[in-house]
Amino acid sequence: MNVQLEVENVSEKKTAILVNMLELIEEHGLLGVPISLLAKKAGVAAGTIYHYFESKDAIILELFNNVREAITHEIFRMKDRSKDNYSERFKSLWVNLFQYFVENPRVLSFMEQFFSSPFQRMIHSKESQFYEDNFSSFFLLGIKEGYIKKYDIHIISSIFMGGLTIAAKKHNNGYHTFSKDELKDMASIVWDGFKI
Amino acid sequence: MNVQLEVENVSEKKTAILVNMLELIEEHGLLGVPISLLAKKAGVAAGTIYHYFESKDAIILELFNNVREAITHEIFRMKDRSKDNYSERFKSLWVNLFQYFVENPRVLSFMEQFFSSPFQRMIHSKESQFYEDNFSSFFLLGIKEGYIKKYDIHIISSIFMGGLTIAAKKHNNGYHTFSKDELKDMASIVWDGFKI
DNA sequence: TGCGGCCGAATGAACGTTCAATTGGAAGTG
DNA sequence: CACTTCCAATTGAACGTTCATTCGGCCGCA
Repeated sequence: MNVQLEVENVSEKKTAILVNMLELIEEHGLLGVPISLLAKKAGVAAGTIYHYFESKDAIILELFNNVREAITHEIFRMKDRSKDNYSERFKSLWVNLFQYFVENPRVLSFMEQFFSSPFQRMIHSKESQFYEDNFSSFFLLGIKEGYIKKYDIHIISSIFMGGLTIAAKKHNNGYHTFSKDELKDMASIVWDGFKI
Repeated sequence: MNVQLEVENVSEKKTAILVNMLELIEEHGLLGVPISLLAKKAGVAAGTIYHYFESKDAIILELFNNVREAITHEIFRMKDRSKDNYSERFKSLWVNLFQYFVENPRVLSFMEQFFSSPFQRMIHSKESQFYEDNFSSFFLLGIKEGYIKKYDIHIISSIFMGGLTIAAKKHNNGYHTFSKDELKDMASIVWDGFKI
């Protein structure tokens, strides 16, 4: 249930700072977490935070990089199930990513806030499109092998991710609980829009 | 190009506060706008802001309500073009709303930040789904008259709005400039996913 | 003269960040 | 092994700044 942010050779305190920052951002907003509160929740002194990070902004930026890697890792894990045909892989990728965001609501909340905030301008445009970087090869394969229509990768990824994130947010906020069947339906709708 | 936030019988100063808040939020983030800066940019004294609003939060909440109404108004305007058939109306609704967000980037930025932030919890769930409130009757009509498949309104609106907002954000941030043809393509993809 | 709109200096709390002091363990020395 | 040296890790009080909010008073119109 918890996001795996730990990296080898990284101190426990640093990890605690990042993990608790992720939690507090969901509760207080990306720009609404005081260092004093983070220090208390992470069980460290304020000074310790500045031993590991240059500034508050640096915490958020590093958190972004870690979360991005965690999602990348998750997606690679999913891709292993390559026995199915393309259509099934497309749809199960959609459903699995939805479920990942439901199991890790703080990750979704953080990413959504990050990409809507001024921080979004602080990363290279290539990095900011990490969603695509991880999916593009899969979509490009689908185009090359004639399974999906030939659209710009931005078009495909926008539609793929858009419905996914909005639905997952609704689910996490309790506005609508999506059933397994509804998820399959949504994945099929997206698929039907692209398939040849 | 500017959002129409003005309401009858509302003082010019109050309008100036709201309009400049909208601009500053795009630049500094939803929680990153100091009252002192807002006062300077709006050309009023800090005390004046507290003459019109109970607190900083109240400004953001009222801004949300105003922007919501502005979008509602815009959508009603679009709906007038009811001479076309359902398929064309569906697609032009999508394209027009995209263009509205491109012409009013601050509105999109504000709404995205608002719905990702803790403020989202401060409004009734019914209100927070204002997107649907405005679209639902159109989608329900499509279902009733047999143009689109019978899905829950949350499913339809998530997919409809999701690709729209992500693409518009990319467009506004300069990551990808969507051409008129590409917009038509995207609207068709969404339509193809729903049509019977 | 009264009053609502408006001002901006004042207030005190909260903030991000710094730093001198302390700890504890690893490495070096005999 | 005992003892010393050293330095990274850690602390939390202190600092200067910035923040949201208040309030006493001024202005212009009725």
